[in-house]
Order: sequence, then structure tokens, then C-alpha cells
Amino acid sequence: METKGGFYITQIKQLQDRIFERLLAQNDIQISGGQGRILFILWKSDHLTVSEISRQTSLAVNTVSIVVDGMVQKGMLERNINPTNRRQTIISLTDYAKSLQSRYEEVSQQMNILFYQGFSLEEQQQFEKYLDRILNTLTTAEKEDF
Amino acid sequence: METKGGFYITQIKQLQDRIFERLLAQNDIQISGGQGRILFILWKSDHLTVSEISRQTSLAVNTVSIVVDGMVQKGMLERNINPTNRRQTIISLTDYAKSLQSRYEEVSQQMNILFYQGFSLEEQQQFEKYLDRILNTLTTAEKEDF
DNA sequence: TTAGAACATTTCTATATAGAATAATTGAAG
DNA sequence: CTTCAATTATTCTATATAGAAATGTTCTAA
Repeated sequence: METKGGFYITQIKQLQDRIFERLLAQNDIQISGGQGRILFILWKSDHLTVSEISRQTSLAVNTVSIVVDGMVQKGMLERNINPTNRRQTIISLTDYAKSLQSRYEEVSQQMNILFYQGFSLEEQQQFEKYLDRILNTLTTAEKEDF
Repeated sequence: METKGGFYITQIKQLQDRIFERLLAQNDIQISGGQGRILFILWKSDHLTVSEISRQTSLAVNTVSIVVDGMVQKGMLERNINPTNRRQTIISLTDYAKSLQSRYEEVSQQMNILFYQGFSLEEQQQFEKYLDRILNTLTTAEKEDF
């Protein structure tokens, strides 16, 4: 990026990643950033395809594939071919992964409070509206040829 | 992260990186994301130490060191030991790197317009004020033990 | 003045991420 | 039906990023 908006986003992303990973480590939770994001959406709705996870996380499909590899290794996820459409792989949470949710979300909540320190509820909402608009713009832009 | 705010940031970061790299490639500019961020601040003020670059980009110092390696290889930067304080390495732009600035910034500008599509100037400013507040919070937080 | 603390950078190791190429499956048009 | 295009996922390769440990330099307090 590198003009203001994008430069800010990049910096914030880096800091929040480092801080969040530190918080997780301090709470003995062995989940990395990329893994956490996949769990985050699977906890909301289990049994998704790789593409669907890609769509919801904005990770590239090949990235999802690789991260899922690691999580299968660690016993957090399982892969199953969709019998209805054998091109698709359905990713599902193991009981172990399900058991991590509450502790993880507690730390998430801590992180969120830090992130929005000094923000009123209105400010948070307005800020997230802006983020949502930008996310939509970029999502659309990426699909188009430019 | 993974509660709303941080999750948005992460997603936007990913999309903007992919889009921006595509734009650069289309304009035959051989500069990667991390490299661009270092150039961005050196173009504003040349001859910085590794720590100073780390501070201004929010990249970890070891990351800066590695990225600089690659850029020295490619003839964009040069390293010099500071004679006044031999612990420090001063990073400077080569003429080649200086010559890339205007073309790079043109693409940056394009990216920025896309990023803020549909935003009024007031909205941009308010949004960036929010970003700045969060960046400050996180920068402070990282320095503290928590 | 010198031993140990503090500072600045680099190296080592590991994970995250994505583009390009590849493989497998399904859909669609003749 | 059958061939070719589209879809879905994976593998291969390369860069980005950071924590921990190692290296070299400077500062400080006795």
C-alpha cells in the first residue's frame, strides 16, 4: 500500500499480531494467528469447504490448504471429501478444537478491549462501519480485472 | 486478534497486499510489500538506522535486517556502519532506489483511491484519526509488560 | 580501568502467506 | 455421450515475518 490508510492498516496488523500471540502464549494457548482465524469462523459454523474458509477469512485458498495441514497434524481439524461433490474437501473441528474455544475467546476479548481502548461504543461502531466499507471495496476489486 | 476490529484489519491487510502487489507487477515495478514499506520511509528521510526503520514501519528489527539484506542484493540500499556509534548500521538509498520513487508513488496513489472509494474527505480524515489512535494504543501496549 | 549491564544488529529457525503449476472432478455444449 | 471448460483443492517455490540466541559495541558503576 503505502499511502496513509494502507500503511496504518499494515502497521496495526503487525502490532496486533505480535501482541495477540504474546497474550495467547501467556495463557498457554498453542494457536497461531492463521490457525486462530480459521477456528474463529469454524466455531461459528462448522464443516466448511476450503474455498468457503478462504472467502470468509480472505486468505488465499492455497494458504488455507497449508494452514489446515498443520491443524490436522495437531489434531484440531479433520478433512473429508464431500461425497456429493468430490472436488470439495469439508473441514471439520475435532472435539479438541471445540474445547479450546472458550479460553481462546477470553483472550480475544482481552485483545479487543486493548484495541479499542478509549473508544466509545459509537466510535467503535462507526469505525467498524468504515472498515466494512473498505473490506467490501477491496473484495470486489480483487475479483475484477484491473 | 479475531474479534471484529482486529479481524477486519487482518482481512483488509491481506486483500490490499494482494491487490497492491498485482498493481505493481502490472506496472513492471519489482518491489515487494515489505520492501516498499522500507522505501516509503527512506524516501521521506534517508540514512536511518535499522531500529529507526523498525520503529517507523512497526516491523521487528530482525525482520528489517532480513528485508534490507534482499534490498542490498538488488542494489536498492546500502549498509554503512555509523562511525560515531559502531553498533549502528546506517541504511541509505542507492540512486537506483531513488529513481523508482515517482513510479512507485503513482501506483500507491492508484491504490489509495481504490482503498477510499466512496469516502468523502471528512470520512477519510476521521477514519485515519481512529487508525492513529489505535496505532498509538498498540505501540504503547507492546512496549509495556502485560 | 574494568566487569557486567544495556544497546544494536544479525543469524538461526520456524510459521504465514501467496502465485504458478498441477491434479482431480464436474458441468456444458455440440 | 464425449470433449473441453470451469471448479476445487493441493503441491511447489519463494518471500515475509518474528522469537530466541548469538555477536559485537558502548556505557556505567565500583
